[in-house]
Amino acid sequence: MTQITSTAFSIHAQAHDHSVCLRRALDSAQRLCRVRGVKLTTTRQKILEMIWACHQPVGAYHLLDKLAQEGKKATPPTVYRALDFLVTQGLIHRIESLNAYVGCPHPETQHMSLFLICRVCHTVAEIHDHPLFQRLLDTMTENGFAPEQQVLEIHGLCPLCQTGGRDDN
Amino acid sequence: MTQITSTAFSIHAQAHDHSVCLRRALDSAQRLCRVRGVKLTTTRQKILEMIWACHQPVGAYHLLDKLAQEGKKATPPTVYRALDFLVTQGLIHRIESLNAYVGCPHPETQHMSLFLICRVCHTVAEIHDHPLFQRLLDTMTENGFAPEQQVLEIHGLCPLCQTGGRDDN
DNA sequence: TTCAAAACGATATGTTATAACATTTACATT
DNA sequence: AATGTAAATGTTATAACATATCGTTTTGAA
Repeated sequence: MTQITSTAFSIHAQAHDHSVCLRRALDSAQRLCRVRGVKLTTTRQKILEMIWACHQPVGAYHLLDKLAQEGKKATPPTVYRALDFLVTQGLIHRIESLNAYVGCPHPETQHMSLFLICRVCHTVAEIHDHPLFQRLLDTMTENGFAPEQQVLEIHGLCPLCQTGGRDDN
Repeated sequence: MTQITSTAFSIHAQAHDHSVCLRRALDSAQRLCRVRGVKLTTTRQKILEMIWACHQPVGAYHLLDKLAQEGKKATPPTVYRALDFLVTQGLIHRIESLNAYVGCPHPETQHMSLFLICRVCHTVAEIHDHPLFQRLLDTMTENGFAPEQQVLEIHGLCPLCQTGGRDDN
């Protein structure tokens, strides 16, 4: 019923080669942009890479710093424009309650998402629970509300961090 | 099943004397603070009043400006401290996706809330749909996640603004 | 009355985001 | 190759949101 994605806790619990995630995300992005006739420029791809490499929600200014470290000078608008592009194309999600961004593990199709965000290790699980979403939509309909954007973010402790299995960063 | 609060659209649709809401909110706040042994100081009450008077999500700097207009000079920490107090006491809610605050219509008890936020008129409806919330909690349990804070905010069009019954501010 | 905690004030700074406008690039057309 | 033009990027400045720090005042209990 509840479909969780490749960023879900169960996967994180296992050792996994994150470079595989990164490569797959880049491949998807390149393919999708080609198909859609939009350009995955150097800056955009670089920022997408950095977001996937972090494997945690990343803020715009953190990305700016990392670009600077690599000798690529950039200014806030550059980063924000790239982020806007990536969000629009569904390649990343913005976490409103953190002012930060995470990679989307399945950018092929638009979708509603529920994010479970660990306060300790900052892992984000992206959940797709369609019955839950349907119930949400029903509630909105009952209230005559026409939804356009959903912000569904739960902060708490992931399974590992509950058991003391992982320290704060 | 779905309980909506006094800020809900159905109420807004009717003409209603908002000064009544304000007075009731202030009475509640004074009573609750007395009972709890915490102090609703002048600044805190003033800010609570301004939030209720706006009847929309209000940002911290908007409150600062309004204080200045009334000749009451204040600095950001003053406002943020008051906001923290009011949030802690459950007298207001913070809307994460707007960096703004709204009055809570039933501050007596803690509760999970779903906010429906109109893009056009900025009205916020606070929804308490317990079956929906239970479903959410179940989903988190299934994923072994221990929730601590919920951010459930839907942006869209309220009934009035869908029908062209109201212009953008 | 005195003490300690809570609240407040003031300055500075940190953090996130966008406005406004100039320039460059990619690429199709002539 | 020259030109048009739309998309992307660069540049500067600033808006908007939030907190750290530290000193002072208020308040209420011992």
